[in-house]
Order: sequence, then C-alpha cells, then structure tokens
Amino acid sequence: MNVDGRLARGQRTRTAVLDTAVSLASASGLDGLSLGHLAESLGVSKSGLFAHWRSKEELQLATIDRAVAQWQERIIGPALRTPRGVRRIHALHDARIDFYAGRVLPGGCFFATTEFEFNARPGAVRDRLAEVFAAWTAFLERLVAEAVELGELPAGTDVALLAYEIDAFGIAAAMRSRLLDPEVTYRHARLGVLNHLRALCPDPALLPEGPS
Amino acid sequence: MNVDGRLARGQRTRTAVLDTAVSLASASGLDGLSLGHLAESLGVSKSGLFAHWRSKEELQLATIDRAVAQWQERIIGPALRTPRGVRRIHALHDARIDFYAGRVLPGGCFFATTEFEFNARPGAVRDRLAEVFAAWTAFLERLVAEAVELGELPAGTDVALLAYEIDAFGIAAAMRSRLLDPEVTYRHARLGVLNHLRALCPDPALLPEGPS
DNA sequence: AATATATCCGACCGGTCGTTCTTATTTAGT
DNA sequence: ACTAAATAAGAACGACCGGTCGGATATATT
Repeated sequence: MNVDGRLARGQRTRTAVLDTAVSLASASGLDGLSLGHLAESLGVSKSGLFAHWRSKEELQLATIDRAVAQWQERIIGPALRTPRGVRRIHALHDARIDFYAGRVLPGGCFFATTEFEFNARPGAVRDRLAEVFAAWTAFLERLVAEAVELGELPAGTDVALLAYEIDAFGIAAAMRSRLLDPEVTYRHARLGVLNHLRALCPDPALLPEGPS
Repeated sequence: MNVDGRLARGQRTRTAVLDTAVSLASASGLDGLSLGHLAESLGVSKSGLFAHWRSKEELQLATIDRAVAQWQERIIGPALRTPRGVRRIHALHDARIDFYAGRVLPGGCFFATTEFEFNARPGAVRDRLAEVFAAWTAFLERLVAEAVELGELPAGTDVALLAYEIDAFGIAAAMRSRLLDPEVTYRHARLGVLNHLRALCPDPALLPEGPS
C-alpha cells in the first residue's frame, strides 16, 4: 500500500473541513462563513486551517470543488444510472428535489446560495461559480438533446429553453422551500417538470403516472 | 403645508440612504452591506446613520420596505394598469424581466439576493423577507385566479402551480443573467411564460404573437 | 538515532465591523 | 432672544475579521 500516515491524516482533515464548509456555506454563504466559526465547529484551531489553504479564497475555491463532487454523487450519479431520454431528465430533477427535501445541507442548496451571493462580485470565486453553473447548464441541455435524438421529445424542441425551464423549477424550489411551505413547494417543483415532460413526450409510458 | 424643515431634511436623507442601501444590498446582500461603505458612498458619516436607525437590523428592515416600494412602483404598478386576466399576468412578468434587463440594480434583484442570503438565518430580517415573499406569491396567485374566473384560463387550472412556474422563470432569470449570457436568459424567461400562457389560454388574441 | 517533513496549535497583528458617547449645527416654537 | 428638538459629525469602544509566526507533535526517511 505504501500509505503515508501524515498525508492520510491531512487528507482526512481536508475533506472533513470541506464537508463542514459546504454545509455552513450553504446557509451563510461563502463569504458569510468565517474561518473562526469553521474552525470552532470542527474543534480545530483557526491557524490550523492555514496549513491546508493559504488564504480564505483558496479554501472557498476548494469548498466549491467539494460541493461539485457532492452534487455529482448525489444528483448526477443517480440520473446517469437510469436510461437516456426523458426518464433520465426526470430522474435528474427528482434527485435534485430529493436532495433538497432530504435536508442534506442546512441551507438547502449550496450553489443557489453562493451563486446569488457572488453573481455581482468580480473575482476568482465568482468566475469559478460561473464555470460550474455553465457546465451544469450544458449537462442539462445535453440530456434534453439526447431525449430529442431518441425521439422521446419532438424534433423541433427548443433544447436550451426546456433546460432553462427545468432548472428554473429547481432553483425556485431551493428558495421557496425555506421561506414558504416546503411540502407544497416540492410538490410544485416535481409536478411542474412532470407535467411539462408529459405534455411534450409522445410516449406516456416513459414517465410516472399520477401527480402522486 | 406646515412643513418642518428639520423633518423634511431628515426624510430626504432617509430615502436617499435607503435607495443606496437597496442598490448596494442587491449586490452584496443585506449583511454584506457594511455601514461604513454605505456612509462613505453617500458622503455621510457612519454615526450619522444612527440618528435615523438605532441599529443595523433596523436599517435592514427599512431597506426591505424601500425595496418593496420600488418593486410595487416598477413591477406591480404597470401590471395593474393593464386589464385583468392573462394579459395582466403577462405584463407583470414582462415588467419584471424589463426591470432585470434594465440593470436598475447592480445586483439584479434585491429580493432574490437577500432571500437566499437569509433563508437559513433566523431573525427579524428573515421573517420580514418571508412575509414579503408570501405576499408576492399571494398576489401572483390572485392574478392567476382572476384569469381563471374570467375564463381566460381553463376552469381546472392549478392556480398555485401556475403561479409557482411563472415566479420560477423570474427567479431563474435573476440568477442566470449575471452568470451566463443575459440576452439568452431574458429570452428564455419571457418565452417560457409566454408559451405556457398561450398553451393554456383559449383566446390567442389576448397574448402577443411571435416568440419575438 | 538523527534528520526531514507534514500537521496543527497558541499568541498575536493590523484592520474593519457595529455601536456608543459627546459635541456642533440647523430649525421650530415661544 | 431662548429653549427644545432634530440632524449631523468625530472620536473612541470592544469584538471579530483574515492572516502571520514560532514552536510543538507526529510520522517517515536515512
């Protein structure tokens, strides 16, 4: 194996810190998250954090990467394990709402919170968030395009528009679920996309039945 | 008349401060906005602000009220000047996108930014934002219900769901327009709602023609 | 056994935060 | 003119911010 105990310990600490950072930042934002609070809630000294990241911005960037990995594991992974086409689109959206409803993160959605926090502040963090968001959008559009290619959506479908609509239902869910009734919000988020896909898809058997 | 010069001056200062506060908070959030920056960008001393609001939280609450007034004037006002029904719904959404596209506020949308900022932080600010958001949702639902009553939308329409969908397109526009291509975003936001309403409304003459 | 490396801590720095206190200026009422 | 009230400025406060530094500890290499 040849594992270096020192490096292993560092890696363990690093991921533990980043997991907590993602969690805290989902509620307070990446700027609202202070190194003092982060260190304290980990039972670690503040200066210890600087052994792993040379500045707060570096830690913020690392936190974003960690959140991306979590998103990939929790939302994109499950979707990729279902067959291409409208079923995969639906699975992706459903996994997203499950993620919000499962209250995995105290703030609901790391990306929604941080992207609104930084969308008007120039800098490396904003640029990275914009990249991540662009990649997410491209992924969603690819899924929609695949469904069109498979004939599960009409040939003339506006791919980018449909992707926009699906993502909009997700973003709105992240926001409303914390300020209004969560259950009603999740029902709307799921039903909105399901209705929309069902209205477009010529084969009704590909999508679940009732409004459930 | 009976104008008190002292009170008049105070009122003038107060609205000037709040206008700037709304503008800054739309970009940095209500917490990210610091009293020092606010005072400096107004050419006013920091302690002078405390003559008008006893604490930062009080100023934050006043800023929310000012943002509500601005929203009412810019988005709700124009909508109420068009006839009830689907045309009013469309006018409301259109005025909202115009507001974003006009870059009135540097951060795009005061409410989107602050509601995401505070949706996981207990306190008076969050409660006030939740109230405002609930009132906005109720207003949108009332507009949709009116359209149903007028027969401009089918009788079985899920009012709350449709209101959710329309608002979701708006929220998504506020977010995406700052991180991705703004023009494409606004086109999607407008087209999404227009398509949706056109698909539901039995009288096509009530809504504008092309995808424009 | 000695040395090098990675991790982590406690103490401390300058700066900014929200807030308070004291004081000066302007205007209204008498 | 004189008092009272409202509006402002200035200086200073304790708390916390991100960040630095020297040293202590644990692990690997030789």
